[in-house]
Amino acid sequence: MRPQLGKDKILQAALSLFAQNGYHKTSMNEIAKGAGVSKGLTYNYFESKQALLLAIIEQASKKMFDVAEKMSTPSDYKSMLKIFLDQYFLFLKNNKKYLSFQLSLLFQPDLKKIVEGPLQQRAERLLSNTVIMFREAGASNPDLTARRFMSELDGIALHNLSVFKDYPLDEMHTQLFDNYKDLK
Amino acid sequence: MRPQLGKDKILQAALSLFAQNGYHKTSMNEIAKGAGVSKGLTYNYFESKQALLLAIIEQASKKMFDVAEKMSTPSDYKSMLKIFLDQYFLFLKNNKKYLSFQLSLLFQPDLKKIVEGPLQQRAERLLSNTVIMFREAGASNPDLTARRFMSELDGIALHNLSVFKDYPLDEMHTQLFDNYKDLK
DNA sequence: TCAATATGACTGATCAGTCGGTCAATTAAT
DNA sequence: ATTAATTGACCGACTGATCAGTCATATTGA
Repeated sequence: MRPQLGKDKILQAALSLFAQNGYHKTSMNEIAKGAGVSKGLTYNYFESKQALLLAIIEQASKKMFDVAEKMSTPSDYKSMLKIFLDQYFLFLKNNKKYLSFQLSLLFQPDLKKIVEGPLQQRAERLLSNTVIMFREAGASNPDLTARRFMSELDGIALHNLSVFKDYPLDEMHTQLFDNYKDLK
Repeated sequence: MRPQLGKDKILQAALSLFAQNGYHKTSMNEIAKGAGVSKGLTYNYFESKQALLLAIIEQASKKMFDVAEKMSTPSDYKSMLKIFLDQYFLFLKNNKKYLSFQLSLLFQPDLKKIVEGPLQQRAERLLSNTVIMFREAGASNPDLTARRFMSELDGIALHNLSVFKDYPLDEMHTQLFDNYKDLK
């Protein structure tokens, strides 16, 4: 059987265009053109535009799970914290467009329905990993500490991605580490 | 001159529909119908759909500035903090749909261009108010403290609005106050 | 009568999704 | 080994629906 050369190209092109111009502003024709294939082929692999979106999210979620696994390599608290923060801020810097796209999905009612399943799963998993980290560090209330930690991280991501100019990302990174390295 | 009964109804209907179904999924026909008015009248008051969106954002920004002013009533730090947090969490509870809508605008490239001006202004203002609060409280680095404080708040808002189920909003509220009432 | 408010049928563009089909490569039958 | 049958990757013109925006016209109040 001939290899499915097109399918992957379509996924890549769609992700790139969705992230750049938004879901609603990207037509299936553009995606096909971007992938160097016909529209028909696109519909041969994906039932609908929404199905294509879901496929993208599931693919990206898998990649992020892999990154999250790196964190859970058992070691002492301070190292885990450092690894986690380094990974998080690195990802933040390298994936601004994709992260914006993902956030846009969560706040558009029609798209939220499609993607909330996989995204929820990913978020809960990340949170529970963080709880474990703080529990091993001997936090008095690891659950709450994890919630606040993740809130602050995601808040930083939000500010960095949205309205604030010249966001001091590196400064926030070092500050966070200093703040959390010795648990109160 | 007859009063512009229609204009306000159009703004209200548009805000409500945008927040409920998203900008792209809301047609000008729906808005007109929702306002009990013809489509032609809508275009009599607003040049385009984008202009209507901008008008909504500017209107809403004014309302939020008023809320922000309440915070800056001069008093002791602990009272200011309490008032600010109470206002913030109250707003969070009462305006979930609108906040989601506003966030969706910031992350859709085509819409971001339209709304980022007013929203940026509002965000910077809120941040600088917070800096003042922490400076008066004698924080060693009020600028950074304010940044982290706002990050955590907006991160909580993000988590509450997006993927997490059964978010413990009230618990976070009291925790934050306890944490910040005596500055480290 | 002048000007503002208001109408809704209409237009042109765009877009998601369809469908009849081509062709190269594999498989099976002779 | 040659050919016939079958598969599925791939194409792009087309359709039906939707939608932003227009305009000729009507209504109403000052």
